[in-house]
Amino acid sequence: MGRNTRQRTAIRRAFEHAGRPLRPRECLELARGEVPDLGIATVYRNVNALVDAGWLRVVELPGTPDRYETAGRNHHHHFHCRRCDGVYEVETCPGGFAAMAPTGYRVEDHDLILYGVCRSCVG
Amino acid sequence: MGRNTRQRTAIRRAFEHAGRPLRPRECLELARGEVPDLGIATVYRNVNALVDAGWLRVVELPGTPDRYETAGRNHHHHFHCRRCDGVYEVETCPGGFAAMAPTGYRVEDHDLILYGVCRSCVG
DNA sequence: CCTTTGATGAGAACCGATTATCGTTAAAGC
DNA sequence: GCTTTAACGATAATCGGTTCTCATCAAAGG
Repeated sequence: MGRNTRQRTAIRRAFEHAGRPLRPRECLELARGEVPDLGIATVYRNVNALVDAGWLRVVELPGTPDRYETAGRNHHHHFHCRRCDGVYEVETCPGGFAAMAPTGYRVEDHDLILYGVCRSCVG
Repeated sequence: MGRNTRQRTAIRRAFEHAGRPLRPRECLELARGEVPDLGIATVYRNVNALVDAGWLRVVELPGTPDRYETAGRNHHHHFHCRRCDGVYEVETCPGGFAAMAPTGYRVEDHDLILYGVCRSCVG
């Protein structure tokens, strides 16, 4: 998928190092540690390219713009911190949601989001 | 909360009759059955007023603009149809989500969204 | 029925997020 | 190194959703 620029490397590293879903703006700030004059347009361009390439996955949460996380991991959910607005991975999933829908509905998938205060904000 | 206009009545009836969360545009189309030249600005004005008055509740779902549903009902979740984009209420909730978060995280609330095909789309 | 004034409708303005433009920069192959 | 051209950075443009503006309309009380 094209050239290996310093920028793309820094963007990839930002996601790998963060270990949680990032918004383009968050990714920009993290990646600027490596490439100080990185532009937001480049982040959008690369994030889209990395999604197309299957390296990133879109994380949609209620009431906020899209976040992105590295792809290829197991089924999981997310915790959304009300204090810092950060999103973290939650590895467990109770499952068994298909039975919840009214009869006649075909359940194909589900999303589960926990809200509260993350460890660093609880302090 | 102000005057009882034909418009506000039609908007309220749209939510009551629909029995599911509506987007402003959906509400507009339904309420136009009663007030044909209803304007979208009036829908937004009244929806906001009804939310402030506690008569409507905001329903935020991933990847789509806000929907609204009549307030004061029990804890429940939603089913999002991939075919018609409609959202329906799901009355059951397994509960016990607080234990899912990593240690140190304080869970205060949760959202659960089922995705698939609704009864009318399954046909 | 008349008056007052809050509500409405149409469309302009706004908003934050994302995408497109375009001159410049720097990977990558020779 | 030199050349080619994909990628970059800055910023303008766009986008869908929502709010604002203002002249007009119609609730509600007298």
